[in-house]
Amino acid sequence: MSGDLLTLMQGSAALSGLNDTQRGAVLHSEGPLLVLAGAGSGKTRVITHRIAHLVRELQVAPWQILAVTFSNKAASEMRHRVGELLGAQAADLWLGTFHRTGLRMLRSFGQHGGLASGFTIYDRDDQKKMLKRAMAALNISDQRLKPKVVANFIDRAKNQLKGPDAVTSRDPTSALCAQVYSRYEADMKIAGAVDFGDLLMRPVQILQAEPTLMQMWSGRFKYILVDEFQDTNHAQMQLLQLLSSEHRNLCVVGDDDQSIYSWRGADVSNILDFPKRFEGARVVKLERNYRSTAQILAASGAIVSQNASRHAKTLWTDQKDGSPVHLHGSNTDLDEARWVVGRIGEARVAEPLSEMAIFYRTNSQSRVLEDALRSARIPYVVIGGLRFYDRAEVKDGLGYLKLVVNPDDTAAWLRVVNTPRRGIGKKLVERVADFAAIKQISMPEAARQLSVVKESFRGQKHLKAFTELMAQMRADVATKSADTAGVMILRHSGLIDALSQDPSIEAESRLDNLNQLVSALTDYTENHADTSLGGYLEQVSLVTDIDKLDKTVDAVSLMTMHAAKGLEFNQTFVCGLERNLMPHGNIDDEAGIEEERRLLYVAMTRARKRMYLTYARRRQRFNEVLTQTISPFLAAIPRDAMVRTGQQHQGWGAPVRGPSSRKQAWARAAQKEQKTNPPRTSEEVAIQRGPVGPFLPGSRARHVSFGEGEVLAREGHGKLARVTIRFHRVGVKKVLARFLQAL
DNA sequence: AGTCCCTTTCTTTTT
DNA sequence: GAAAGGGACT
Ligand SMILES: Nc1ncnc2c1ncn2[C@@H]1O[C@H](COP(=O)(O)OP(=O)(O)OP(=O)(O)O)[C@@H](O)[C@H]1O
Repeated sequence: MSGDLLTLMQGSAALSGLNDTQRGAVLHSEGPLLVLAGAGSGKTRVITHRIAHLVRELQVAPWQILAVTFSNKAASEMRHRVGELLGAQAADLWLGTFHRTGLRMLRSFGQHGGLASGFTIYDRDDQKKMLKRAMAALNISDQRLKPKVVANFIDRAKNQLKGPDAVTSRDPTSALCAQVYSRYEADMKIAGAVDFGDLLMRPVQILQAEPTLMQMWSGRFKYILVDEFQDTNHAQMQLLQLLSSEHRNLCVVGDDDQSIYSWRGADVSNILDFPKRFEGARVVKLERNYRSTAQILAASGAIVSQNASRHAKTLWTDQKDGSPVHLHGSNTDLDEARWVVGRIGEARVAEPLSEMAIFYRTNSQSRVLEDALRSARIPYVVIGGLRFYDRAEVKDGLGYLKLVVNPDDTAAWLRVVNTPRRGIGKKLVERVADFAAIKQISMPEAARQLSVVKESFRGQKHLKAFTELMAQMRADVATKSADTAGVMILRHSGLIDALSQDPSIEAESRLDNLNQLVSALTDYTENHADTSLGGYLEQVSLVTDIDKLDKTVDAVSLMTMHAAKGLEFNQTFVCGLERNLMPHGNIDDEAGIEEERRLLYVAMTRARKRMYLTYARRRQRFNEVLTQTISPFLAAIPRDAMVRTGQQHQGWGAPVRGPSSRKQAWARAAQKEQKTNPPRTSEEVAIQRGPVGPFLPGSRARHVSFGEGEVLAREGHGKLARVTIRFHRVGVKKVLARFLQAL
């Protein structure tokens, strides 16, 4: 095929599969553009096609285009889609989350803001460690002021572009927070670390302070495109304004009805006031929904219409022949889970499991659902919740890697200095902390200096041994790639030895997780140009769990309603629709209630064909049983769009903000009785406990629900590896290693 | 001084 | 149902 013809075909591909309004947005040439439209109206498609159009037709270099998504998963999906339209050129786009974009900028010019060149990114956990230290140094009790509260305070400040000196402290608590904030920033600098908020605030601050940099970056991107714009915060908005100030080609896309992150600093007025802020902005509204049936649209639209402060919006579909939304009430959360799993069991005959998803308000709700799915032997993936990288032993392992890469990483030092036990307890750590504070140095550096001071003290030998261990590791792996370095470090850390000697069951699975960490390192080294340990750690600190979502694997997806944003499935189950859970019980103002409605709206608009809404009369939480009533939101759903089954208890139509009903652990015993699941087969137990096989092509394996087959291929490692198998009964399928047993 | 074990607390959502 | 914190034990 000639190059011209190929170009022509790909060029028209950028405009095909769009309606006239979408095409108008794609073709829009210069100046700011806002696409404001409801769920499933093809906003994301506009972005993808617009990028293709810019490169193909307007000959814009891919590296002059910045596209921002809300998750890494959304970014890789978009890169894939754009790749289909553009080919290899898609690789040169600046495409990622705001945080990744900010990081890329800081790696390029962070030293202008006084950042160490190899700075480390701290997660919430590291951040809390630093805050506790800072508070201890300031003599602020962590009972009086919870580190979590301070962390939120600092995060909000950074999202508002406010450094420690800029925060206003009206009440005593925020005054204390501000005090801790200052100290924390100093400690972070010494540790050579930044937090998530810094990835947004610092680039803006540096650009504003450095005219030469500003001049470079304000014209660096000819075109900027932003998805899910309704959930951007002030810092992100400011960054966009700086980066688009020369060319003014800023295209943002979003739906104010889907703004669900105000608690994280997102400001819906960014989208609502966009035309005011960017004079001459063109506004495009998409009104046709391509995703869902009329019933799903009617039900979800009815919910969000209840919001008094809502801006009305049209959304229509011609898919009028769908099934009604199915609302089902159960006695207990266990019954609810079993009912959902029952429906999935029926549906899987006609639908792949990967086209089904279960949504819930809080991560803790996943447990009963997981149990029920396991009993029914239905493969599933939980997105979010406890990430692999959040597991204690994995964090320990990573801690060693981090401390090798950044010798001043105080949070990592605190994590691993006495894991495994090496006689460096609280008192010794305090001593190091005091010394570090006096000398204005990091804790690892303080430990190094203390370990060789003349006047000896109790434990100095231990400190010296640890310091030397780390120095040795650093020297050993200096030039090694991430996988080799990782294996060496983990081996010398003593973590593996300690776990091997521990006879408990948990130790075994912890060891397994460390092995998976090694696999992840290998995976990384094989698939990235930058094979350094630092590169790996950077990647880890920014990945989210949503990356686990892989529709080619045959498994049901479980996730929170928040994580569901932007996704779509043929069938969805929205669970736990009860007062105090949806809307959540901690919410006490009308704005909060409206955000909960929007959250439910987001969850309900994910389904293409069928949607189930469920609730339970009793729900276990910690060790008490709550008596629940149906979510007051549901009364808004038109009767003709819905069928109801199961428990029809009172509460229907009750006011949205009512009292909570809770009973202490009255029927704990009875509940226990019910909680005992049907006995598992020995086979299933074997599969859950047994070693995860290597599943090499040609070997044989048995799957929980598909039976035996021959392995054709494998991607990834460990329990989360995706294995393609030709099953005797059901043919070729891609499944998770977690549900497989090697034969 | 360090470790072990028991109690308490957490759960709203996350880049 | 886990992880962190507090108190007793070595
Ligand atoms: N012009 C079109 N013709 C047919 N299908 C379309 C068209 N535009 C989009 N779609 C399909 O409609 C669905 C929703 O599109 P998309 O994800 O772009 O919507 P969205 O507005 O970003 O949704 P949300 O706000 O809910 O995330 C997708 O399955 C997409 O393939």
